[in-house]
Amino acid sequence: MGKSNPPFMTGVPELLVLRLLSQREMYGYELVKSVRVVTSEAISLGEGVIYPVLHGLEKAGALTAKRKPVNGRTRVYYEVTPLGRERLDRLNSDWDRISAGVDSALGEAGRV
Amino acid sequence: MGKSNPPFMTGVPELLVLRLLSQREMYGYELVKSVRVVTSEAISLGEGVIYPVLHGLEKAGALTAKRKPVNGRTRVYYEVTPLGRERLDRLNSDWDRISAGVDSALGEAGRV
DNA sequence: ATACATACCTTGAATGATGAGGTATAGTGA
DNA sequence: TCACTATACCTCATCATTCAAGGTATGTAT
Repeated sequence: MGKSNPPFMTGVPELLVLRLLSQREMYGYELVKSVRVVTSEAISLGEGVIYPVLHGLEKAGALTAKRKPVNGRTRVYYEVTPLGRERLDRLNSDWDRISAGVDSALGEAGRV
Repeated sequence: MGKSNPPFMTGVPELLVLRLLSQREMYGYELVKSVRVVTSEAISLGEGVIYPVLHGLEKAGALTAKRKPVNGRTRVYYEVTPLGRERLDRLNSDWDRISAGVDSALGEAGRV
């Protein structure tokens, strides 16, 4: 029941969601699967993470939602707004800064 | 006052502290400065972050404290225990997994 | 009928980084 | 003497965030 903030995950769901949606519009359930794929199974986000992030970003004006009926079921597709792109840019440089800093501290040399 | 967990920082203080102390024993105030140096100014941790982390790790048995008087002032030096090394190993692989996952998702190619 | 995948959702709990504040001593310069 | 800075320790409240677990409902396949 209710875990806590696991190491290194803060901000990651938001970054991944914005990144994926910046490439093409997707719906929540699709994002859950996609995250696993694009991270090579390294990161797995449950629906309890994805949906709140989606709603938060929509409320913040970073995403717009569009309901589409597909095969009798309803899907909610999300699209990134210009404001969302700015947010993604900011998160991207945050990530670059932090991960470079940590890697530097860990003394890691080159990567492929 | 009192912000929240900024993006990508969760777990980072603990990782950096354990990493630095695994190389040589240090005291809190020294760690504050060192973190800035080893991360190339990319990451800066205040005393309000460092000291609680130190106390938490000591309570968890990952560190041992040793008071040393230096020039009339008292310094508290911390040393990593075997349990602390295990913890560092775990954090290290967590970091590797997450950062590899994110970088993979961001489609980043090679780094120097 | 039964089971599974799809697809949406909310909730409680626990955590942990942060800035601001507090104490005290040593050294520096005017 | 006075003021200021650096050293060195510490605590506290805030607040956003991740997560597991639960819930609803439809489509598809066996």
